[in-house]
Amino acid sequence: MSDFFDLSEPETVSEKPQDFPFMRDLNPEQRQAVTTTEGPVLVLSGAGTGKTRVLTTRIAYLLATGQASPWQILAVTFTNKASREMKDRLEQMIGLSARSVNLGTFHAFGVRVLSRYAAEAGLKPDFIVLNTDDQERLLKKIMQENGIDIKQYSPAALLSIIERWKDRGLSPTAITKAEDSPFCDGRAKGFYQLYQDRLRTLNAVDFGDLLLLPLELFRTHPNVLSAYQNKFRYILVDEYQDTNVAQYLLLRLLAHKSQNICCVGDDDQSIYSWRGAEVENILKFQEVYPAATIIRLERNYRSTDHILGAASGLISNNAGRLGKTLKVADTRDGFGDRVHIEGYWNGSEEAKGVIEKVLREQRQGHTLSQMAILVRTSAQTRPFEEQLIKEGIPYKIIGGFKFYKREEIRDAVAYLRLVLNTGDDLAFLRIVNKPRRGIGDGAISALEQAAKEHHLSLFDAIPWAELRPSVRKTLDTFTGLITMMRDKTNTLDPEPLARQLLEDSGYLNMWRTDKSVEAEGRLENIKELYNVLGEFETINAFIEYAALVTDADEKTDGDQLVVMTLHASKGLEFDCVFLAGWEEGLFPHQKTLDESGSQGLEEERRLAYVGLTRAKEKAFISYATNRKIYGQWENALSSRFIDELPDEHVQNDTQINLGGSPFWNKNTFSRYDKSDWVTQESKPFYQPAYTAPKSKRIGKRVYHESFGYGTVIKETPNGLEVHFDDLGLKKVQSRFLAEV
DNA sequence: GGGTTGCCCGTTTTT
DNA sequence: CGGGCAACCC
Repeated sequence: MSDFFDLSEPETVSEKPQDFPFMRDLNPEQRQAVTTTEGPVLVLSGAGTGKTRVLTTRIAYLLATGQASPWQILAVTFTNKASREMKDRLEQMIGLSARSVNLGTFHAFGVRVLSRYAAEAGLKPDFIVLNTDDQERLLKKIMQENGIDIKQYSPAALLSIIERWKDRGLSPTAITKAEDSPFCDGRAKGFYQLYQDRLRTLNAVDFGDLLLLPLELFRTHPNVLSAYQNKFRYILVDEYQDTNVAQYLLLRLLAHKSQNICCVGDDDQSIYSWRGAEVENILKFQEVYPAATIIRLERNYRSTDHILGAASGLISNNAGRLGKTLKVADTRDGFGDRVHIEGYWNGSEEAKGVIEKVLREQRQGHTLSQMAILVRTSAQTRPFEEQLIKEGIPYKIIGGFKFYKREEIRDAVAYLRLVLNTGDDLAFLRIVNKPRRGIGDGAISALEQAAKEHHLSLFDAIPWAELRPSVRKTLDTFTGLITMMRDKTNTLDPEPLARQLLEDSGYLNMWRTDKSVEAEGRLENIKELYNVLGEFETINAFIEYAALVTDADEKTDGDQLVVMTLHASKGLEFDCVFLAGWEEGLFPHQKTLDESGSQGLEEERRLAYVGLTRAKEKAFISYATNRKIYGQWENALSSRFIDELPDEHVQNDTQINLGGSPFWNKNTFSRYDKSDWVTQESKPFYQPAYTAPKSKRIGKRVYHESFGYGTVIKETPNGLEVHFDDLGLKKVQSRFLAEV
């Protein structure tokens, strides 16, 4: 593709970096960030200042100048999406050799290290990665075995304590008194140890282990560390403000020899402290790497003057920033709309109003995929989804109900996991009695006993266990099927294998005969899973993927409007952004304020900043004074963040009297002292008449891949009821239908 | 061992 | 309000 790889003499190019073809479009600061290849570099990169471009160009530059071969470069990101994007962009620039660059998420890197040095890390190479569900289940069991009342102390709480320890690179033995937690009368540390022991017995790791175990491996095996130090001559880190202590330590070890580490980040976009991220990492970079070059990228290429002004004004309310001033690259002063603000009576009015605006923008030429609705909590997506269904607008909810967290998907994955590895006790327990095979607690404890005695997994312990003849018989059939499928893994592709496995095990029939409303949707989801499986060559590859994907990684297809959380929106950009639910208590979220006080407030404010800076042309902020929470009407004041936006960059579009003074530029009646709040009766003081817009879908002809042609009869929040020509009435999710 | 009932709690954000 | 789950019954 490009010929600069063929240059065998590095110095021919490195002497004249300006000639490097991708450098032309960069501004001087970006150029400096690309060409300062030696020594530690911190790039403070504000929103929309082209950091991905800098990272990819820097990699291309390192390769083009012959300073490194692709495999000598390590580039880490936080999300699969970010790494995919970087990989794509890099491939566009330099062609296929992009694939040899070690580019991926921190966690994927951890998986690779642990697979390569499994024995040294105390694992077998086919270890499994646990999901949150498995983790909580394990902890619950440990707690109950130790006589803890899990109503009093929740496994989820213990899990988060353990995760925070792991985030800080602490193994159970490393926890000092100062680090200890009072949870469960101080027994948390002991449970952590038990939990780790269980994981090792199961040959399993959790997310935290993917960082913690490599860290320990590097510390205890200097030869391994040194191999990696020699291998990775250049390290690049995206979203450095989101790194936790474990990641910081890993990077420090890896970069120790070469010192060629380039971290890109923005302290104003640090929104993951609750997950263990330490903004400190970015703040103390220079302390840790005294030779560091610090480069600031402040020219924003994304947003209009008004949007940037509003965002900058907002974030200036935070103390302790590294202080960047974003400047618009587009110097047309005052170009574009001010940030729009509109208040509504309640959540569904808000959804209706926002979607009206979406449609207006669409008529003015913006495609749905160039717009996004951003919310603070995933529960807020509901009213929007209902409205979108009513209006017949194609949409995609990211982070709503999570595909890989659904029961049927987890079951199907557990079946595959067991076929792949009969030692996977968690998978075994999940599906051994699904569908019902008459395997109950009695049989399970017999298996557990035999497993303990013979040091086998539950599955492999079946022949040794004392079982009733009927149970023995069903289990023999079950093991027969799993073993047979295992033998087929080499000859059969994942998709047909899964089809046969789920069919022959009776799993599909379980849902087919289930008469609940969701059953059909579940079967649809399994079909969707087949589609995903079709893209993998081995089950192993799929399982690894399924363990590490998140909903933020989901792709949209076609022209869809996305609805997602503010957290999930980081790194993305849209022409028009709709920021909903800007109310005290919801945003900033009360829980954050209660738990983390002013620190928490600042993080919420950064989240607002992230949201605003996603917008290229227009931003619409909205709030609802009444909202139904847990089936109860609650009222709220507009968010203090609205007040913090500079007057000259906002415009209030509120059309109704929300009970404050009728004339207000912003929300002049908002108050923050909770003691001041007027407690109202738990219902809205005004509820507008409900007028459903006539659906655009009813009566439409549609096509479904398996059911054929049909006509839409009815719409429900869960999907559509369609009368199929051949099969009659069925409930299906709209995403499986095509309009004809 | 399987099914039903009734209670409790949740909604912060995710690799 | 609704899902998950423990306790209770067949």
